[in-house]
Amino acid sequence: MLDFAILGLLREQPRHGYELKRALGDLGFWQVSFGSLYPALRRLEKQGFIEAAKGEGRRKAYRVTETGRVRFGEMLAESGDDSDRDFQLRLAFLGYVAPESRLGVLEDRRTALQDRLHGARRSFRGARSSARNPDRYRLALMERRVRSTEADIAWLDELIAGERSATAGA
Amino acid sequence: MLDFAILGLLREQPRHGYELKRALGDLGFWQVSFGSLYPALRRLEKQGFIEAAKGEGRRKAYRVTETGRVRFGEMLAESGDDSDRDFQLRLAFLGYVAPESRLGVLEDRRTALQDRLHGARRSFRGARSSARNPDRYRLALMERRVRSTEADIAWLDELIAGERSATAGA
DNA sequence: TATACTTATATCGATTCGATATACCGGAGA
DNA sequence: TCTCCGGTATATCGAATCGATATAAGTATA
Repeated sequence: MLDFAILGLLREQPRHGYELKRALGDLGFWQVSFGSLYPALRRLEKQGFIEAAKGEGRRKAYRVTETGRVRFGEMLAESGDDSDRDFQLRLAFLGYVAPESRLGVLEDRRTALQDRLHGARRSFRGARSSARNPDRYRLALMERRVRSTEADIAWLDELIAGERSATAGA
Repeated sequence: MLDFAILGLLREQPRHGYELKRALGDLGFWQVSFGSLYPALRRLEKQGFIEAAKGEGRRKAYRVTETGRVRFGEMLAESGDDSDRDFQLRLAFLGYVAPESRLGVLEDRRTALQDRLHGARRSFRGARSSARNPDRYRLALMERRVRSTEADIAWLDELIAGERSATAGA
């Protein structure tokens, strides 16, 4: 997934390592470490997906190659992300997905969140009405999970609505 | 942190590996893998913090030793968790923290979230009013971050209020 | 009886993390 | 001017964690 993120960010403009870390961190959901980033850059370079152009001073600016662009497209098309981070990453690059496929990505995510919500509610209700009285802090954690999933679905629904009207308007 | 979680869960009752995975997963914020869990169990056993009692069939039930209990207490007292998972884990075991110290843990978390909120709002406002119009999906991600942080603070405030009244009532 | 799912422990390679090392650069203040 | 400090920048190390896979026993079901 880091490879995917790097390819996506470099697609927009050439960047060096430090800048990539900043750009990825700015997306808000992943503070990647240098211990992940630099090995990933060398990995991608060895595979021929990115190439280093000499930058100013110590900097090594990287850019995507044509095969890298293709690889990014493949990764974008591969579905099946259940983790939150994977979805957010995919969303950050949803602009590169064909417009007619975008709604499907969002709806798949909605289904996954709906499932999560059911599970979270079941746990919460189960714990709340349990014979052995559960720890108040664990109960709070379960409630948080329910609420944040609900909020996430609401947020996603706005995004879906926006997507539909954008598609209709086009 | 996995070590901490294991010690905390085993403190309540002896459990075998598979059961620990389930119990940890049931907390809702960490689906730990066997590739992390089993090495961790052996690590903890080698250090003398847990010991295996023979369970039924293939099962190897583990329980905390006395040194393990002490170790757990130390880890509980060590502060300085910025990651979400670390906080949730600590909260799951807050019942083991001395009542007079609990409020401090919650308030530290509140400060961290408040900082995060300011950062998230700055990014969001900055991107929204930027000259180069930002991708609508990235904007949505930023808005999500603002909202979910706000919701988290609201949830935490309820927990803090509950904590205060509990302390006052005692 | 065959099939398939759940329980249960375990290991492998690859990825990722957190800490640390190194060094250059620019600004603030003595 | 000198010195210290924080930000920039690349890099590496060991340890933790993940995801996939192997194995095998029990249990339900058709």
